[in-house]
Amino acid sequence: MKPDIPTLEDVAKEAGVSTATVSRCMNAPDQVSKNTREKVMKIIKKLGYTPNFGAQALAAKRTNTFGAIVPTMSNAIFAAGLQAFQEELGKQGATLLLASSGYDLEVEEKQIRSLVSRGADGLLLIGTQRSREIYRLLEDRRIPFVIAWNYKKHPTRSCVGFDNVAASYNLAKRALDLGHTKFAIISAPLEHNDRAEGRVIGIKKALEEESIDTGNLQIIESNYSIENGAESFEALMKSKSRPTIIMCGNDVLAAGAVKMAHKMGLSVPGDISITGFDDIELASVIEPSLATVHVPHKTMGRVAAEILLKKMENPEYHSNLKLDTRIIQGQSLAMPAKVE
Amino acid sequence: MKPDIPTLEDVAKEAGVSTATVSRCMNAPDQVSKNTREKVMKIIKKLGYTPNFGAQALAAKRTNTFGAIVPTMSNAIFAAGLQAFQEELGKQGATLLLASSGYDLEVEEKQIRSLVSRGADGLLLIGTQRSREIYRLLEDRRIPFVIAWNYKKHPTRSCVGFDNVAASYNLAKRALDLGHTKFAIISAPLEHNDRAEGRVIGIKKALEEESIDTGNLQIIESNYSIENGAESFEALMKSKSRPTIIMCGNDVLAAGAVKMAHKMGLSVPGDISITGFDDIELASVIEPSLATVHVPHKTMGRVAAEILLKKMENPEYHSNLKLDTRIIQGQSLAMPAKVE
DNA sequence: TCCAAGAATGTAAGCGCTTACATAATTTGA
DNA sequence: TCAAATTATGTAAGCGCTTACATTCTTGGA
Repeated sequence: MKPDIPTLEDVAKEAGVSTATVSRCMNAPDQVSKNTREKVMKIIKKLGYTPNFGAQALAAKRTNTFGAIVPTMSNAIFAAGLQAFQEELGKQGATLLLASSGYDLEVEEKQIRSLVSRGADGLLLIGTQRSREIYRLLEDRRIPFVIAWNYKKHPTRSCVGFDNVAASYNLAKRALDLGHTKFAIISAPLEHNDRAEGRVIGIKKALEEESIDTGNLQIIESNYSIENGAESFEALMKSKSRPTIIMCGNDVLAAGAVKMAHKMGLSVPGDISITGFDDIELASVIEPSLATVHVPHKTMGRVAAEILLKKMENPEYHSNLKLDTRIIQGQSLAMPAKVE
Repeated sequence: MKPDIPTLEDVAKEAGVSTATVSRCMNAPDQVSKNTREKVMKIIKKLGYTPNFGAQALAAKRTNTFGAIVPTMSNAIFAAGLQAFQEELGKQGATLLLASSGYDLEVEEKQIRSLVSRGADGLLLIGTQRSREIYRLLEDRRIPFVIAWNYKKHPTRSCVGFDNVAASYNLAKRALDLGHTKFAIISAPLEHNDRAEGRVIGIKKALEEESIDTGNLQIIESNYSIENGAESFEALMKSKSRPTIIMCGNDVLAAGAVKMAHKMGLSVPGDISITGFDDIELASVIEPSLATVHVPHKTMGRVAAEILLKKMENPEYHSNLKLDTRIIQGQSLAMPAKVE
């Protein structure tokens, strides 16, 4: 005795019509007379019929499904944007398939292939760093995709993001204006992560403009967690040349840094200034409030969906959209203590 | 000029073999001679061939794909468990399809149907509350599913979770032992959420055992966000009969409460005790550290995957697993101030 | 050297659906 | 009232893959 899943044919037989009619009832109801439609619908409900997606995709060559691959789901960074992305797609009756790559390029590649072979009609990707072949795959198959969370002008590819370098540069500039000269950085792992990289570059650029040597600028790369942020902070503060400001690549690391500062009995910003990046909700519960960079997560998600839908209609369409960020002037960033 | 996606047949033709051989190269490599296998694999790479998932699912009647539907992705509650779930599945080469329902039962139902028709081999669901038809659908089709984040003994269905009522009861008991009598609750919306409901029930049970009237116990239902937690806290503290302790249904609401307490110039736990639930990372950055209930997220995710995989092999298999929670004795919970 | 057993490959029948096209039923206008 | 136009339904050819079964090619032992 097998599961015995009802098929189109079962419905057709039971309703005394052809499979074509049943199919039309579901996909083009107005091509069917009200009478038969109601009859068929009743049978569908009675039998608990659900179309077989594989067969449907195979026959119709489209799936009304979009895919998104984010580096991680373990934190709030992508969540808000993704939510907006999904909502926008939902309005069009489309479904979202979500996968996370754990910041691993190979995993991401596998998942892109998986989503593609699953028939995703379009893809949302984070950042620009991936192999040439993957781009070729996507472009050869005319699969619309949009890159988010980073901005990079490109003649054919679409993206919606912000300038990580500039945002970070501005925040560093602010710190310099306050009089800081001894910087340190706690960054997310830089490899294969153009966002993290950009943020570090922005800081360096600002420092170099002020002729501050970045040769021995301390940069700790640290995986995404409060605990790691705390450890990195401790390491930096125990080094011989203590910085007066530690700029973190994201709010989570900054939260860890602040936490450890308290634990070490250091005052923020009295003894040490700390900055974050992303402006996730977490930033708002930290004491003192975190100086960070606000990123338009929701807008990014929504616009990404819009671009994708436009590309569906017109494959030629593309758009490079740079969104604005703004500095959140939290209390964790202030003038350095006087050095006597 | 169409996308011109290579098919099995294209590969077969180019390699001078039959489609069956190519198919075997991918699914049962040891049935093919090394020679042909290598030849075929080269062509596959050259053509950039990717199997068509729909066709594959249609022909093979399995997808090696599992689905999970969580109420929300906007926070860390489900993230850690989901990550573990995915990792465990990944070991078996399976893929995870993720959807979020926004705590809406109808949306969840739609998504279950969507995942089912997409051919999910198994499903991870959160909580027990859903329509009878959905359970029937799943059971009629012999689709293995496992319910997580709540424990409920059941003769045929599988679950892995913890006892929300008992955990909450224990935490309330602790508060009672400290001398609290004036309680208030900030809960997640109770409708269609057996976890939230259980947590409230647990508190009530503890109170009733101490003959504290729960008839006019103040309960504010509040959507999941720090901001909402803060607002609810403010409302409670402005009411005529101030509680000495506010127990929150989750850590995020508790974080909002603590934040607002600071803003209102109230000392925690001096003026008011606050408790959370879930023990997400956020809880660790709050000052004072949050008294909360630790939930074994990762174990839950991992075990859920194990159960599902076992059910795949043996449809009769099922398991009701209750995991332990433990109280995190944070500083946000202490004796109430003396009433003079 | 020859033949049976085993390994490698090919053949072809679906899987459940959509849709172009053909046919049947109904409506319309004069 | 009847042919033409319109609407509703049926027929059947795939979509790209897997796999049972049939066929062909290798082996190795007698």
